[in-house]
Amino acid sequence: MEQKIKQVILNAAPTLFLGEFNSNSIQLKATRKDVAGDLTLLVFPLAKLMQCSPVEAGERIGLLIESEVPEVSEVASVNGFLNITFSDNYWIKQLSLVQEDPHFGLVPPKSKATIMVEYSSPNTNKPLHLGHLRNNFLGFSVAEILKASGYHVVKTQVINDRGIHICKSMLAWEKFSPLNANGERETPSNTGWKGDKLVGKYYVAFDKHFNAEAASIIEQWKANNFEYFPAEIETEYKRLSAALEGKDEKAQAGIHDKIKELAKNQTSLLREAKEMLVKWEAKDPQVYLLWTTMNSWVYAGFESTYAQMGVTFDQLYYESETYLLGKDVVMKGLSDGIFYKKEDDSVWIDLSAEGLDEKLVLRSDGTAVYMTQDIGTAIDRFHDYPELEGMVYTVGNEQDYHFKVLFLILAKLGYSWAKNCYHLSYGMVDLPSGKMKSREGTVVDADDLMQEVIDKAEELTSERGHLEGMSENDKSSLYQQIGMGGLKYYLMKVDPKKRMLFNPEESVDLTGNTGPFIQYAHARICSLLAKSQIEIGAVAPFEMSHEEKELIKQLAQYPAIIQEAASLYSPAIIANYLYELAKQYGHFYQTQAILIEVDSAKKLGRLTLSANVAKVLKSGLSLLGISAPKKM
RNA sequence: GACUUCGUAGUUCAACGGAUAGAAUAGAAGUUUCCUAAACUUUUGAUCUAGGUUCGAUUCCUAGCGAGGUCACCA
Repeated sequence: MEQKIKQVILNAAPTLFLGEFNSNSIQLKATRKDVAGDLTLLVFPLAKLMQCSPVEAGERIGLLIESEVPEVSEVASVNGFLNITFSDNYWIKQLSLVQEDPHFGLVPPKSKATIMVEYSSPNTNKPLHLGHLRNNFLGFSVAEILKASGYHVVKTQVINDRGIHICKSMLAWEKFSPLNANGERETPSNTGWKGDKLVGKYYVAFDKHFNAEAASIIEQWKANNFEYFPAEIETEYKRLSAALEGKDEKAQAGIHDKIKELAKNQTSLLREAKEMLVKWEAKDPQVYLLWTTMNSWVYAGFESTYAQMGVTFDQLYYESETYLLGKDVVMKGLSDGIFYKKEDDSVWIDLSAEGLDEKLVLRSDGTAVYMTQDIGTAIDRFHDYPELEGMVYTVGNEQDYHFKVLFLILAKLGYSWAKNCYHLSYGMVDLPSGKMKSREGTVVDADDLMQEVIDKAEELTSERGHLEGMSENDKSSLYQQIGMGGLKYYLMKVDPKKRMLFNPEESVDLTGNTGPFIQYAHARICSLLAKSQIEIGAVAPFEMSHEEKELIKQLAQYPAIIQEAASLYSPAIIANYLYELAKQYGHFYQTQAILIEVDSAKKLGRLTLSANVAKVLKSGLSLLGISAPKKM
């Protein structure tokens, strides 16, 4: 319809406008709720070209539209805005479009065009936390939205399963795990611990012992005992201590950090961890066995967390398999002159022309860095999936710079798909007490949090829910749907790019702008339809109230909302739309009689409308990974 | 310090450069002989500061103030 109106204006452009006319100056948008009308034309840009007042220009264009577009029933020119109203018939037609399409709003894939969405990508040493929840929910939802907007999607994650940090937890487990009666070290099966939590515990244990060792080394140095250390360490320590003199507190703290760093490098623990990494890279059988065993514990733990989150992956990439990738590409880029070598044989790229710095892509010893790997992995993926057009990386905004550089390098290497790579950069999740810091123990564990919201949902639902006739299984599944629905909605209603505050109390709220509010609207309609005992077929015309027309308008926007959410990679757009729709339905429900309406045409019309609102609510919630129970 | 993101009711979030800046929550008041009151209705309350561009600025530009992030041969 917007197209049609645009066309009418375009056709009349030569007689209407003087001077240069640009079709971009025809701006149409939905009319404000508090003003009569359905669609609004912004007249200001056109009035100039017509050399008359905005009101007069609006009137002239209004007359034109009214006579050319039969669906238009009324036009009104109000200070620079031309408000266009469509006929009731037009809206009935819109409703039947919604009704006739069981997958209304979803676009089937037009081609084989595929997009890969990467999310989660955890560190196998650390159990998942609140930040991962935002990451997973966003990534999963964006994948669903892209699917709905007409793409094939491959969901993936990179599992960060190698490196010095992994060796730390392995070493700590070997060194510090107590032995049980059978002489075994702790395992998930003999302790009952979740695998990722057990490994995480030893990672923390490593840090504790490591810091203690470093502290004792510093004590020795302070006591002037350098017996066990090389001479250059002694010199360096003395140089740093001397530098403390006369500095302010901040500078002193910096120097103390440096001293600590120096001491850490002298610890036996770090040395052993480094030795382990070397053995791992040499595929030492013992280290490899330990590595695969502990990793399998972590994966089992993660799997149950993902199941609770309701997210899935189509393809996994393990860093242990991809970390060697990218080197060849860099070598080739070096000979093509894209990269350059410094005297120490390290390889760099100079991005100063693009306003960035120089960036290392290969160490002086020829080993790969993070960037090298990412280059390799990206290229590898395009080999794995020939239909791949683009990629979405769901990674926190602290890595903005990294991805800027990565995409730039890929473009310089001549990969045309580099421009279709998008960093879905999301803001950090803060707590009312401030930032989450693992060191201070303020991390909110994902498993604990999910359990908490589900427990809360149970508590509240058993108070006010409609649970009669439900089995215990159904009930617990309902609590889960409501709890997780609330949590997901809470984390996704905010613009992904923005940093957000996580308030534990609000996250389990069921009233207001929340997931359960939307689920409630849906459940209410399901119950209404079940009671009506009426099969809903083709849409017949009925006399519409203002509320009903508003609802149809809202429904008709759904396809455009999906496209907008897909192009902005923003589940928040879906979330806000659904809330708006549910709220409007609530108003409609409260003001209009439905089952008790005596006029049967109106009754059927309202039921049809309700059914389609439920359909869209359910569809939209599923794009957010939230389920829509029929009863609650 | 350099680069970068952000600053909207008490609080948490909205608003392609468009009309009187919307919601939620908290506060005040009301609605249940009728379809799920997890609802609905009414009400109080905000664009960090100073300039600029524009018919029109929360939105764009400049400066300042304030908060975060990044600046490793870590990942």
